Amino acid sequence: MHSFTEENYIKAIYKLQESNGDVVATSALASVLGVHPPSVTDMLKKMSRKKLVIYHKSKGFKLAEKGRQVAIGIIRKHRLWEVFLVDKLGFRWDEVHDLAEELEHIHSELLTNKLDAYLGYPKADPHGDPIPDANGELPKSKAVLLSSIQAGNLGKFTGVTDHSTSFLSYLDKVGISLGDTIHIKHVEEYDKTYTLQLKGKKEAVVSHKVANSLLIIEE
Amino acid sequence: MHSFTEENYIKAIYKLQESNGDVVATSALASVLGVHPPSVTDMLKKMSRKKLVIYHKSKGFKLAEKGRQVAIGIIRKHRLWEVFLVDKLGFRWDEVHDLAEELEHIHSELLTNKLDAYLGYPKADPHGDPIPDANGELPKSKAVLLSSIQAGNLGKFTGVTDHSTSFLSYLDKVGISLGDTIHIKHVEEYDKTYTLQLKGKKEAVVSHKVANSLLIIEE
DNA sequence: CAAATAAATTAGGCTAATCTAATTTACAAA
DNA sequence: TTTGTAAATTAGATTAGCCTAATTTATTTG
Repeated sequence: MHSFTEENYIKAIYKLQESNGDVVATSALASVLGVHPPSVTDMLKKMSRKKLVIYHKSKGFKLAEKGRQVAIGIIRKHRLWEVFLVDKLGFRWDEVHDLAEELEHIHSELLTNKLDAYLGYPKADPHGDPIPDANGELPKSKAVLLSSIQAGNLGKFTGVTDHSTSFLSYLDKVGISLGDTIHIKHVEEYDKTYTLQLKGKKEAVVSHKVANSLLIIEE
Repeated sequence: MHSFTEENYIKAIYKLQESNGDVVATSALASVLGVHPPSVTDMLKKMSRKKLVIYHKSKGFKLAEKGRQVAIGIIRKHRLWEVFLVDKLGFRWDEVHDLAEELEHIHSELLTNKLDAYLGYPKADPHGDPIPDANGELPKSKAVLLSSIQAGNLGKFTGVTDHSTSFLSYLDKVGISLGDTIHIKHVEEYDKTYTLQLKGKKEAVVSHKVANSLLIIEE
């Protein structure tokens, strides 16, 4: 089994590859993990020996297939536990991230699969992120950033790219909820402020920063 | 927060105090933790500095009040997770111990209390062991060992002192389940074999070793 | 293309938790 | 009360994961 620390490295590399391209830099990984670069170099050498990453000295690295599978497994557990915490225990969607970071390291495939079944094989976590199935298949979403859509169009709000408590509770406050149909009434030329019409609800005016963190499936 | 390792030491000391009297020996603790005695001595010095144990060099040790509270908290989490695994996820009572050993180290009082509520504030885990409440109160049971009861008497089977998979699945096989009313029909003089009548069910003949691992509340 | 700068690595050390081997302490028995 | 033995502790080393300071490698720019 992999250590807690190793698993966190794997997950962080996976996420950096997803967002910042295929090859990851030592300093980038050090920064997201909150450690100093020499620690990353040390750890990468060990993980490279275990065939978890492909590492070229001084030239960046990426996950090997084995590492990718571990990453998917951790993400699956993380998101299933988030669903459990919100749907069953009544946590809010902005409270569950740190808890799921602990729970994702519980090592039991049987537990994971029973939890999945108990939750009704959910397809997405409370933030709309897709949950890999037991075979590691991760459904590809057609969602795009709200900031990429023209005024006049509409779509369904299906996910966020910012998972911070502050952002999520801001959305609660202005009344934007997962699943809402959003109609883009106007985009202000000057500062890219979005005026949105929420299906059956009031209007909301949000900044470009916000529009850039909302994922929408166009209708 | 305490480390995983520290928590395991605390829990083990608590259990040894419960079963083997108030003061624990280095070698006894080493043995249950699967480490060598010098490791225990080292760790005890650290835990003593943190006021978790009361330690007298070469003369044994016991939990300090602070350590006792930590132990109760871990036991509470362990037993609540066992209830969750059996009642909600459908695990058998002989499968849950090792998983609960991992889950008991999740550090969140809020999670623990929400889980407790979700499970309906259970008083005992799937093996009949009492669950401390949120204030650390642990209900004192009136259960006694079946082996201490005279032939002719009867009682309700409420717990086990052996939590091994082999023992628990043996009980399943012979059809002895938690909550059963057991009537002691006969105790064989020669080898202390017990002949039991299970309420509404068939008879069972069990060895003294088994009778010594069953907890009963006399009726 | 050489120099300056930024990023990565090496070198050497620290702490937590473990180990083996050697020594000391506690206690029981003669 | 001395002695023998079992238990406990000290001494010294190891591994995982981290650190700072020094050095090397890669990249950008004049």
